[in-house]
Amino acid sequence: MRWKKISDAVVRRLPLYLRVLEEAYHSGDVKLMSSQELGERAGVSPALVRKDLAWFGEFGKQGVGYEVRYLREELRKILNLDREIRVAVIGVGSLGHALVRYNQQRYREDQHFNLHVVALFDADPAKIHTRLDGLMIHPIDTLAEVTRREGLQMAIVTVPASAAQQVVDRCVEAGIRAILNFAPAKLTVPEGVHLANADVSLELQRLAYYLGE
Amino acid sequence: MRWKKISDAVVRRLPLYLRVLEEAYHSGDVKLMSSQELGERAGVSPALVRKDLAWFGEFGKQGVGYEVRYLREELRKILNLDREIRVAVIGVGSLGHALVRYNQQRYREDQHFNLHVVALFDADPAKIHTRLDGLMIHPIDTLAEVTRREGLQMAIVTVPASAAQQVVDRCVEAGIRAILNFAPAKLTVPEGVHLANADVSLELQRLAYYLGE
DNA sequence: TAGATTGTTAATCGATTAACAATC
DNA sequence: TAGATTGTTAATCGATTAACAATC
Repeated sequence: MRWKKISDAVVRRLPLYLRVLEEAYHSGDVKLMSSQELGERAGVSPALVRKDLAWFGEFGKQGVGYEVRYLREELRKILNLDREIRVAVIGVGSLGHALVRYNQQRYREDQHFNLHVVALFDADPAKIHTRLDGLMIHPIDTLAEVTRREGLQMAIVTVPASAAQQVVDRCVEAGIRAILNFAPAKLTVPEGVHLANADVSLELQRLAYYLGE
Repeated sequence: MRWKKISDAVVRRLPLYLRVLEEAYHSGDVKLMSSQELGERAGVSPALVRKDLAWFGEFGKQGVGYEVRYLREELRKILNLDREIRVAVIGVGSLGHALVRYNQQRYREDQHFNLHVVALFDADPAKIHTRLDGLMIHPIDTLAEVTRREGLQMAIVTVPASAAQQVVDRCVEAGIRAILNFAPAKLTVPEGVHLANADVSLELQRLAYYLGE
């Protein structure tokens, strides 16, 4: 690993900064950006922007700010987004399908967007070996093999909650070390594997709290 | 408001506790649960479980633990989930559609699940006034009217990033005070309106960081 | 040079954990 | 009663903010 023990709170903000920089870079008319400006656009205080970036190096110039093009490039390297990352979607119900379509559109339209869904998996025999949006749907027990063949590094899990832990275990076994889980279930992964949860029900229930205010 | 200044970190854990309690309640064979047990199942330390709950009252008995049925009921009240909450989905592309279907299934199968998508909106003239999964798709400029008529309290926004701020402004205008945004954009809402972001790209980019370890 | 802004250290704030008296 | 576990206070930990010397 390149830098030691960067806290999750810091890593979580890096994509926010990158988004602001991508926007400025592609608009073309902003060459330099201060931590003030970057923070404002990302919703983070300027001091925190500087502190976050300082974990990874010295990217700015005193009295000047950060060069948009350079900092964007560096952030892309830090986030491993400077090369294609091949992603599997496991469970192609309506949510899985929607995520595939979203990703394909994004990947097609933005040549710098390097997260690419290239393999689908499902347990339903009726779906297996058919194509969806141009991608073959594989049976889940070929996960390890397809992971190797296709160079998969990430998985998006959109299977029912009851199957989620089992699917995640298979991912881990296959060597996948970053998983985005949409199933409403508390899953466990071994040390070294990273799991993010995108549980829509949980978010809605949380929001419901504020209706009582 | 019922309790003052509960931190977001606390509110975020309440649905986790509720999920554990719902599970225990419906399984039927666990009547009591200690903070130890509840914490284990929710992925939270026992001390924090007790501290979180203590913000809202005294729900346990020393030496005994928490009565599952009672604490579940109280948490449902705290989260306003003891009555139906009527939700709009704005933007019925494939992601919006998937979320509607997911919600309808969940609402149908679990009689205690009270978040209910009851109205759809879209900007596409070809979709407006057609039905999707039994729900009429309304034009977005009828949002205020339909909100009143249908008693909408929450919105799920799945429109393109370029339209998201405008849509959110309309929601606020219509009196909706809790919004779950899926668009990859930084949105702003006035004081008193609660916005949660469910930005899939951001999560994937964040996970990509760990591929470098 | 004078003004601006970084990188970094010290101060503050808030959240989590540890500990324990109260009590079931 | 004896054992267990809560509710709560004090201690710790970590993250954010404030401040400023370095320097472009």
